[in-house]
Amino acid sequence: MTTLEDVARHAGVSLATASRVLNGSSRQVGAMMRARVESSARLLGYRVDATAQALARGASNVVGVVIQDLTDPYFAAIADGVVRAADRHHMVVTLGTTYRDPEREIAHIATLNAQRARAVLIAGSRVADERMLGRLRAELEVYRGAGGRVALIGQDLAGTDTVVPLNREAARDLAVALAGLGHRRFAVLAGPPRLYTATDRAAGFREGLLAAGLPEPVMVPGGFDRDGGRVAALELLASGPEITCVFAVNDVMAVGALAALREHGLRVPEDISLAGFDDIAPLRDLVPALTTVRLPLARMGELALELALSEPAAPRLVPVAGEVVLRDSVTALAGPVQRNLTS
Amino acid sequence: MTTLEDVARHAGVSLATASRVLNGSSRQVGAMMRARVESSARLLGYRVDATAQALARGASNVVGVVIQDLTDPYFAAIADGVVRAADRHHMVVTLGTTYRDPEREIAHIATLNAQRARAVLIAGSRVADERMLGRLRAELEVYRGAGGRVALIGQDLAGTDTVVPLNREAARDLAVALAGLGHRRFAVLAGPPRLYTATDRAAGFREGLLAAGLPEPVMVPGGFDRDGGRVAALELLASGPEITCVFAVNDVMAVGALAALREHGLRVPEDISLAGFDDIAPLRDLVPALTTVRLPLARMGELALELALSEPAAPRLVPVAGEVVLRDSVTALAGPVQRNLTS
DNA sequence: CTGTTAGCGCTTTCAG
DNA sequence: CTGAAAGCGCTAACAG
Repeated sequence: MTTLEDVARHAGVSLATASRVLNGSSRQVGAMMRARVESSARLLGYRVDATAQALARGASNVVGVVIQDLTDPYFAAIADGVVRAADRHHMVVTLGTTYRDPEREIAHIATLNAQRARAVLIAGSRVADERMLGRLRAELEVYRGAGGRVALIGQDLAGTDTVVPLNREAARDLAVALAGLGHRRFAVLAGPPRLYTATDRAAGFREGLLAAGLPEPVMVPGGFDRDGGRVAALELLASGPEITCVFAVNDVMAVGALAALREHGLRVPEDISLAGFDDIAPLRDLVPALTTVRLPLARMGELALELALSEPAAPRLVPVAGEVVLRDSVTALAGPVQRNLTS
Repeated sequence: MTTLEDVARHAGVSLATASRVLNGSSRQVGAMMRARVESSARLLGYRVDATAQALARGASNVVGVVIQDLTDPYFAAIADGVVRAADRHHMVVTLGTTYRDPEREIAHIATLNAQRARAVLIAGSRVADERMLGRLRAELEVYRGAGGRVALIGQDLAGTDTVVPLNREAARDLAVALAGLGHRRFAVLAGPPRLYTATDRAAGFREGLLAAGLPEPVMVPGGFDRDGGRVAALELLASGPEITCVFAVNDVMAVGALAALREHGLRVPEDISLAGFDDIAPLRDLVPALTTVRLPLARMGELALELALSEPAAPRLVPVAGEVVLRDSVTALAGPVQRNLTS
């Protein structure tokens, strides 16, 4: 391995000069020396040692992102946004995956602290568990004490910069839009009762219905993934209420629900309408195309990095709106309910 | 920031002892001292500095993975496999994304070299461009010279450990299977002519057909993504050959083709059969379910890490078989061709 | 079993 | 504009 010292010696200059020309210092260096150093470096195949640099500078150019699951397109899109933003800032991204285990989340923060990561970005909604939350906060505090910056994507954790998707508001918009199409009896595949993302969406949807003067929807809790959606839909079908439209609190659950409906010989949207949330990209070619709420996932990742990298200030909350996207999986119902039409 | 020295002083022991108890040395330390050090560390909120550790040890616990696109489920699945394997080895993953730009691929390797990454894993098929290949090889050589380990996922690059998906063989199997269902006239949406993954699959498929005694398929080159598949399919439809089955060299292209076929009022599989390659997870709920070739993507990522971390040996090639998965997007054709049935 | 002491490769005052 | 030298936090001989 060629070191800076090798380069300096080869170029006949001091270590300091070599450092100044090779690794972005603001100090000026004479053209001649500069040229000599550069050619020596090239010749010897010199590569900085970022670990030594980090040690000397007391700060790395690493940003850590911790997400729940890389194979979930929702998180992949967020991570992609982070990666793009990090590239622009010439920063290196290290990726941690929790698989929804809070224990692992904490462990990753500790690791990133050890790595002296300049910032850590945490995506994925928190679960209502005070004990874990306390430990998470503590670990974050240690990291902050060491000069680390933190930004969250999802639920607010008090005292932390956060990119907040407006789940509740967007779900309400969706409900109003669906009501406007003439639907009156809804079911909500509501996901886990302690997962904020899920409960916010379900609650917002309910609010929207009530605001439109419609009755309470049938709420079916369940898992937050494809299979959770399928199982919840099967449960719903078994209980047999008269429903014209099903809202699943995320797209992958909606896909599971779609499968369940089909198993029961129901056509979407002819026999029943279906909506999701997130507008996951690989699902855009689903037939029927899924009515959903679009969240600017990649943008949210970028925002989080910008937040973390900007001057520390009073904890900021950056709200991100979702956009209702009506597609073929929902059909308009005839009838006088048209008066509920919004927009 | 609390340092090891702080801990040592607080515990009243030497730096070396503190190091030995806190950071996995094989050396033994007395129970008393150990306890003292541990409690001091906890009390002071000590966190190792991995950058200092890396510098002192001359080796980090970072593994770099460079993929083409995180939002492509193919790469996300591979990266997920790497992450899981890295977790098991207590290694940290840093992720780089090339967006199919060879220039960025090289830059990432340089960065990972600077990071003193213990290993770098590169996924994504190479393009036939000798100039770029030369530069890539050179950068890899510098990295190896510094003690770095490299493993590839995809095309062999000579002299490097590689996990090799058997694209050609699997595509051949697929062709034979489809021939066995009675199809005789095929089109291949072949992807980019210089992308090895694409050409291998197209060539293998053709071989399979010829082996089954069938005529040459219609070959339509194009992009490797969803839209490439759509455009190629439209082209195919415009040229109007009599075809009963279309093979797209990857699943996302198949999805694009499906859209194109539908635009032309063709039903799949009633009017025309369709097959893809990769068995991308988020597409499993497509209707009709896509006939495809399953590749153990996550496993391939794990394998690559194991390869890179194991004792350096003569460059190893680990072949990975693909498995033909017949689903609803392909229908059997009546007729005497049943004699071609394999399996 | 424990402590001393060189570094690891680079940055950064501080002098010149 | 250039150089000398003191660390950054930790590890790993080498002694005891």
